[in-house]
Order: sequence, then C-alpha cells, then structure tokens
Amino acid sequence: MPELPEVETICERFRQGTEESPSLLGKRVIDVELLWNRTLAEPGFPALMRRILGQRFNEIGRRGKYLLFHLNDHTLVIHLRMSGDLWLEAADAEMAPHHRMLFYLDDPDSNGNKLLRLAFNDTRKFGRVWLVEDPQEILSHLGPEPLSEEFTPQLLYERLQGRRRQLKPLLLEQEFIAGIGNIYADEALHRAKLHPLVHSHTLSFEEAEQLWKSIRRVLKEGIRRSGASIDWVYRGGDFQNYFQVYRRTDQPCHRCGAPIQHLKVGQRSTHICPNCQPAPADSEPN
DNA sequence: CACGAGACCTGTTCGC
DNA sequence: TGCGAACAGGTCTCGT
Repeated sequence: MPELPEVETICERFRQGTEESPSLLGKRVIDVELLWNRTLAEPGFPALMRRILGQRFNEIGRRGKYLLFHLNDHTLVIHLRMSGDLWLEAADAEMAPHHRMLFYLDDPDSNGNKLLRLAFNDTRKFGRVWLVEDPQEILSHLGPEPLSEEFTPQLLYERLQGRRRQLKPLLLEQEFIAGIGNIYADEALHRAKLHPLVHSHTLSFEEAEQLWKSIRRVLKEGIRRSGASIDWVYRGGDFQNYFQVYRRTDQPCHRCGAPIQHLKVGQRSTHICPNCQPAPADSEPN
C-alpha cells in the first residue's frame, strides 16, 4: 500500500497529532501484544518486551518506506508493505479485524494507566516490525532519498548509466532510489514522457533530468495531498484524484487525449500513455 | 548482472 | 447467482 508520500504523511500525523488523536511524542510504552508472530521480525518477543517497556517516543522519522520511531535507546522500525497501517486509538477500543501488534501507551502524567494503543493493522500480514539499537543495520541497503539534497540530476544520471535495466523495475528497486512504488513509478514515468521499458543506460542527461524532476514533482504532490487512498486500504489522502495514468486504463490522457494503456512490466501492473511515452525501438514484441 | 516465477497473505473484483 | 481466477500500493529468494 504505502509508498514514500503515504509513509511521510503517517509520520507527520504521529508527530503533530490530529484533531482526533494526540501526538505520539512523549508517550511511553507500557505493554505490548503480538497477535501474529511473523509480524515481529527482530528480536524475539521476550527480548522485545525486556527492551521496550518504559521507553518513550522521542522522535519520529522516515527513510524510504520505513517508519522510524526513535525511543530512548532503541529504534522501533516498521515497514507497512502492502496493506499495513498504524492506528492510534483508545487502549480499550474495540478490537478491529487484522490487528497484528499492539503497543499500549501512557502519558508522562497518567501514572501507568493504559491510555492509548498504537495498533499495527495489516490485512495481508506482509508488514514487519523491528526493534534495534541502530536502524542502519536495516536501512543500509537503501539508495538515495529522492527528496534530499544529495539526490541531484547528476547523481540520477550516473546511477542510470551504471545499470542496464528497464526503467520501471529499476525505479522500484529500493537500493536504486528509496521510497518509490508502483503508483509513483508510473506517474513519474508518464510526466517524464519515458516508456517503462526504456533501458536505463540509454537515457541522455536531459532525459535523466526530466525523470529527476518528475520523480520529485510526483512525490511532493503526493505528500501535499496526504498520499493516495485506493480501495479500502489507507484513508485520508486524495492524490488518487490527480493520477495521470495509474488505474486509468482506457481513459483519455490528460495531456494528449489518447487512451491510457495497461501492460505488465516485471510482473507489475503498469499504465502508460502510448502517445506521450513511445516504446523504445528494441522493445517491440509484436 | 538482468529478469521471470513463485512465496508470503487476505480480500475484492472480474469473467464466464 | 455462483464460483474460481485474477488482481492488489511490497519485497525476498531461487533458477536461468
């Protein structure tokens, strides 16, 4: 489900709090419940309990699609994968279906009463939770953060030159660039007028620069719209109303009017405008 | 290295 | 209407 903009939105909500729920910052973990064993990747549950009880949420961050909750001397790392979501609810709220892990919290001044519950809800059970001393052990494989200053057109161009892969699967590789998923890959390629099957090393610097701009634009717009909410998963964002291609099969391209096409690239559902994104010469299968 | 298939999971939608 | 197949925003691992 969530890609960089959705994770960033969740992150920001927990930092700031919302009308319905307070900020997570300063809250203390006083109990944990694990309802689906494989959700906890590391360490084992007894070790997790020993280390996490009594720790406070001091800082909340994001790297790629990973959420980072910095506690006193450990970091709680969460990846939502396809269907994960985090809810901050009353500690005695009725249990919704698909809750996989619960963190019971109190306030500095609520003397040990279970006040709130951070619930990891994950229909498909792909999501994972880690508690580590140094998050780098989990994040070190990630490529550059696309909205950071280090991610320049020049860097993208060099990295594209260093590989000989089709653009779309390459954009989905988290070690190539962190945070892009199926929606934002399609949207970025359309805005850059690049076909998903184009090979990375064939791009000119100008094309790489267009792709760089498109990636940044699309991710920033996603964040500005609080992410995309499709189907029943993840609520709150409205970027889905501004998609140019994703899930718009047969509808007219907003730029040229041609019907959007659906194809499979690397086993992932892919959407393009056949007119704005001409296929590379070497990729005509028929 | 590049790439496809299969796993991991549950729920919804599609096609006959 | 009914029922199985296909599909869903992610990632890992294995085989060619």
